[in-house]
Amino acid sequence: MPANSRFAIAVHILTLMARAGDEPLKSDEVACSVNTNPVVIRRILCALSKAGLVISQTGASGGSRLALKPSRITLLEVYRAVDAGDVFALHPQPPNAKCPVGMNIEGALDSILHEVEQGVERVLEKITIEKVLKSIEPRRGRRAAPVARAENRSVGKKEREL
Amino acid sequence: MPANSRFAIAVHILTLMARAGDEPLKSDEVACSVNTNPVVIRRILCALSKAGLVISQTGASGGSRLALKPSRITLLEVYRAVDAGDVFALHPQPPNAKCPVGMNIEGALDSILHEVEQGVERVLEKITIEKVLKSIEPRRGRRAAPVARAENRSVGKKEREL
DNA sequence: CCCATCTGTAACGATAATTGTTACTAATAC
DNA sequence: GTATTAGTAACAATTATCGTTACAGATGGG
Repeated sequence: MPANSRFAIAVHILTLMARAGDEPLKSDEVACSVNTNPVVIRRILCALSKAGLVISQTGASGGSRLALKPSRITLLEVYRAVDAGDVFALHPQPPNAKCPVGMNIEGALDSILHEVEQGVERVLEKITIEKVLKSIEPRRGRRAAPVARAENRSVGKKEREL
Repeated sequence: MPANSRFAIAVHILTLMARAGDEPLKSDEVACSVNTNPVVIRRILCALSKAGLVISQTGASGGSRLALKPSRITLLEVYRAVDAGDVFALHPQPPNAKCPVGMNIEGALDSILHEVEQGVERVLEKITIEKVLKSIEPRRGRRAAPVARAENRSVGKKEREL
């Protein structure tokens, strides 16, 4: 199963826009940084737009920009905007209702899933887009932020200069 | 992508075994409660066995039973034993290394993923199989445990009585 | 007013993981 | 020895994701 990377790409997009400030970015430009097709970007932008995190404009010299200040966008809002999927799935087929365990296990698992998701949300609500941007642009004269641990996976694809 | 339900089924299996005590359960019996094929059960049992959570025995009157007391098995161990998958995926293709954001975003996302997984683990390490079993077998005279919220999804399949 | 530009979105193929299934080997108890 | 059971390989069906092409609709500049 190719796992869902929409959350990762959404954070990438919003970080680019935080860096661009008021200037709207085109989906082509964003796609070049993310290294994917512009339609993939527009699909995610659409979700972010519905969640009120970005503002898009069609037409010539259009594009998208943040609807809020980077310090007011938490990763929890991003996580909810794109459908990132559950941490784990329940039974594909409902268990045997004639078994004392099968009868009740789904409820128990559902409750566990709920608690786990809350654990995820407690972490995500503390991280803002501003924080992500700062972590990848460490101020000169200081150590790099602990978040930035970039790998160097090259895949031999043409990459435009930005 | 069909999301991974191995964790859910593993918890189901271990709860059944906690209830069975010392008596070993056959993969056929477990499969009947989980409502799936015995091979699916054996695959997960194999992972649980490698993690030291269950003990299996081949041959006539064989089967599997818990290797530890239910109170000593946390869902975190179960989560690690079966490969439950990441909470979110990183970029399918590496981002553009020529972009200041693309250059560093993977490290930032990796760091975020790490923090999120820790949030998940903090929740799971507090829940034991014993607790799950108790939550689906509320003692008489008390209220049902808050975890049990069973639905009644019937799918018109034959279900053996256990 | 017209037209190039850009978003929004539908449609489709390739890819990849999961689950269910059959089939077989190896181990074990009676 | 023989029936029983776990372990495991192999394959099909299902399904979500991602990339891609195509096109309609909106918008701003000339």
